[in-house]
Amino acid sequence: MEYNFKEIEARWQQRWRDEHTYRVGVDPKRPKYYVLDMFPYPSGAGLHVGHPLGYIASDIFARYKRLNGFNVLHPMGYDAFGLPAEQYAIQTGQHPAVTTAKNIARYREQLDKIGFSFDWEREVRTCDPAYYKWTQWVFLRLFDHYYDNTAGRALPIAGLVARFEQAGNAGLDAACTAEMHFTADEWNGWSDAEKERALQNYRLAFRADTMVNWCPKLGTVLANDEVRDGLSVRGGYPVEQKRMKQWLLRVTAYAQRMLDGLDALEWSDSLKEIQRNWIGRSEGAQLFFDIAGSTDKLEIFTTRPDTIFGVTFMVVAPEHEQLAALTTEAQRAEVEAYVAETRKRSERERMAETRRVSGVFTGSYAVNPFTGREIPIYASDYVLSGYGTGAIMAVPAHDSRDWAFARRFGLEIVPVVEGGNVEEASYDAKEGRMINSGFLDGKEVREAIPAMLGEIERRGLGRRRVNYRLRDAIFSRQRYWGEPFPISYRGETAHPLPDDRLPLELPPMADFGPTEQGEPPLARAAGWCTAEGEPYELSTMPGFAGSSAYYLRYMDPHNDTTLVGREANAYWRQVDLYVGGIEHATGHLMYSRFWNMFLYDLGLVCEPEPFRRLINQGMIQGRSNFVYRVVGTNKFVSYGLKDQYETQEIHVDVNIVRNDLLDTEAFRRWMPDFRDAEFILEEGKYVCGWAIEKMSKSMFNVVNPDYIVENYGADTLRMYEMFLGPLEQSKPWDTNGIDGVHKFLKRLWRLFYDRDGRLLVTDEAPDEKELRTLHKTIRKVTEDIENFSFNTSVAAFMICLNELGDCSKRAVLEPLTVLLAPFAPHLAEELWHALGHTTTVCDAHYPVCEEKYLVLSTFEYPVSINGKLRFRRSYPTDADADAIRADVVAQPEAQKWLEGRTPKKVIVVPNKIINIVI
RNA sequence: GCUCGGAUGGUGGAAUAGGUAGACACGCCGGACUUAAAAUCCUGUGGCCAGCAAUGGCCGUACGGGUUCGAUUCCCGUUCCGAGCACCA
Repeated sequence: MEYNFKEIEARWQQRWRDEHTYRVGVDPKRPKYYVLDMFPYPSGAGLHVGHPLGYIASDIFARYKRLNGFNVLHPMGYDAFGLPAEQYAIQTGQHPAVTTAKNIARYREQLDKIGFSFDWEREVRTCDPAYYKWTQWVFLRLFDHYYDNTAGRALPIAGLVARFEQAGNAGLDAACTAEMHFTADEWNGWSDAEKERALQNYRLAFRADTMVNWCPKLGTVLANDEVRDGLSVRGGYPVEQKRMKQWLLRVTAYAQRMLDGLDALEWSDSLKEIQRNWIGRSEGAQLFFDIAGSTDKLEIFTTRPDTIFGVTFMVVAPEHEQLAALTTEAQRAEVEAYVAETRKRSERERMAETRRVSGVFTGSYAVNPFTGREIPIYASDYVLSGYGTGAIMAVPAHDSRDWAFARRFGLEIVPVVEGGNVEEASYDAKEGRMINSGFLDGKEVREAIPAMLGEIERRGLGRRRVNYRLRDAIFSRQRYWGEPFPISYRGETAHPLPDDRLPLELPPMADFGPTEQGEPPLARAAGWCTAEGEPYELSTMPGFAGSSAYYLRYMDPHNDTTLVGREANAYWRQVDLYVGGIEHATGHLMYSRFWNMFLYDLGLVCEPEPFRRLINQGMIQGRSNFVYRVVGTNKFVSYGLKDQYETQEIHVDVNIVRNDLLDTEAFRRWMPDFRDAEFILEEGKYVCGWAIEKMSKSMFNVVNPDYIVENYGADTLRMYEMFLGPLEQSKPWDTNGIDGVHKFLKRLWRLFYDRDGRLLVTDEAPDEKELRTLHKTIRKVTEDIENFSFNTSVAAFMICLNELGDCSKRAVLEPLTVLLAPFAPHLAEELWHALGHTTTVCDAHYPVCEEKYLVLSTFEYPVSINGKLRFRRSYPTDADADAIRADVVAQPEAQKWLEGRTPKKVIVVPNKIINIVI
């Protein structure tokens, strides 16, 4: 009887479903372990062979943990709201709810075939009102809180209102959009609308008029992580800067905590580094420069206060608030022309022309507080309005951008740090001795910085300050397919919906494009207002809203009184292992940490960080195959002979190629054009060329997991995906090697059954060699699972079978079956029952590696003498090193070689090598 | 430009508290079974040289140096590839 994977896999998948094998619940008697995959976005294309890579790895780990006695939470769901679904819907004319449901069904069908141990009863969908009720609920909490820097946590807005009524905002240190100063009297005299405007300055979810990334083609604004190189990540459309009133989340309030929190996480260093860069903390000084002939001051931020003596001009961003005031009448026309020109240029153009130096003199002068000299103030687009204060002090001698600007406009360059030659280039390094710098002269840069900071504060010119590159997250999208905001308006003033009105459901609409006036789609929805007639917010929430707290909802998915119940949260706490792509480093993984920290501040969750350990699986690329058509004919020449002809390279469907050999009949059937194709073969075969490319339909290199499951089975797919290479490395899919793991499973099967289906398993006692092999394998596989080195654990299984030969002894096969269960669950389940068990292999006990079988009675030491002579002898492993040394030297072969000389040293490395040196 | 990874046979990849480089698998060569094919099994497989052969010698982990009895592993420099950040003051 052959290994019939089709029948076995279908049967066990059915049993697991019927018996709820993977259902989990809170069980205080057992330790918990939470294994989570980044839930998929169900796109119309379905899964290709790359998608399940991470799911397989996490499933192996989840099953491994379960075998070791853990109560494992391993859920799955769908990130179903968002732009692509809506774009797809617009293209195909179908409602996104319809296409999304269809795509989910298809995903589920594909996932089910691979044999995952998900508890599907905990499935969540972000577009389900019962789910997004809690997304809206968290938004309302954000709206209702501010971040108090003194307390170091989020606090209720109500407390802030009470404080304002008593004392205004004096002495308040809170995260805010802009500095404000008002007294209790002022506050108490304000109208509700005015009060609300002030509160918006502090709320963690707030509305503000800011520069945003506007994508005209998508008709919506985008967050910074959704834009790359001036183009939208989704679709690749141009993005421009535009001032608009938008909802934002005050992520920046948590910048320092998000930075500090990274240290304790078991994430890869590269991922932590990406987040650190994204947060972009820099320490420096906030400084005020006097403006000549004015009482106004110009505020700047610098990380190089040591170089102030070298400041020879100032630069403000074209969007800077004070620019108009700084501009003199004589310069006004020129400045306005420059600002207008800058505004026309897109972000992308500005980036493409980084080398182009442009700017304009404002006509005003600032005063260098240390040299007392008047220095010109320029406007230039190399200064960004969004970072720091949008104005800089320019030190051309020690900053390459300032240097280029000074050269272009003929400004003075004064070196203040020794090193380099300012005639040729700026000297940017933060080391060297200070010169031309008054009281700093002779100090090293690292001493000069704190000395100058002290002096600045003493003289009241400014103070120490930390700046972050991180921006507040723009939270509204002018789109239909997202969570509606639980917000209505009285005039301009936003009002939160009471909790008992949640969820505010997305109205069903037939036409969900933007209106002709450019308003969001919800403007078309009839009756999109409260019972009192207050209009609802027209924007919807972005894709990351629904994914920011989904891991909490899985803990308690059916709770309709709270996001996550206290008991469930106290038990499951946080995700112990999170597996997903690194592309979410600055998006989802930042937002989730922010939401979780906020919910932690409110006492709603018990862990400050959502994901304790995180593994980034690599991307699976495509491996394309090519055929070579002789130009102008319908003849195709094999790869080895193509240079003899003038050929045209054509992508061919990888599914009709095996081991780079083309199935010529299938090729003729593949496309009508090739029906009469002729082939020029080498040795009777048609060899295809190949290349590594992105997996995509247009390259005909998409391999569907269903196809692999159909032909080799899910267990082979699972093991082969792991065998392909290190999990975290990107690598191309290549079906060529799959026979190797398939053969392994078939060989294992044949240890259990003979040709006629008779069980071969005996109760004979295993010999020492077999036990050694078994225990070596247990140890290796276990170590490798713990280290996420699944490719070598699959290899360990193969080595095990090679060493066992045709051993069909129960005492060996039974533990091996359990060991294999995480990798090949269907086959393991089948074999487990063949051995007479009636309960699922998932509840078996993980085999224990008994070290006594690993300690060999003798051990072979390779011996080298000065790297020349080599021979082998056996020694007891526990013999002490001196005895081994003496023994080695006493050997006739060594003696002959030594010729009476005394060895300088004899090196013994336990279990490894002996080396005699003369 | 800055930061971080990486480079090992025909291919994917093993092996780093420095210790027999190339595990395991694919592919390929040869063989068994078969009318044949598939499937399965056995054998060989880094390169060069010598030998009928068992076997032996030399070279070999991108390149050039260094430390060491010994380096794929550690250090310095170079080249190439990948990723992240980028007028961030």
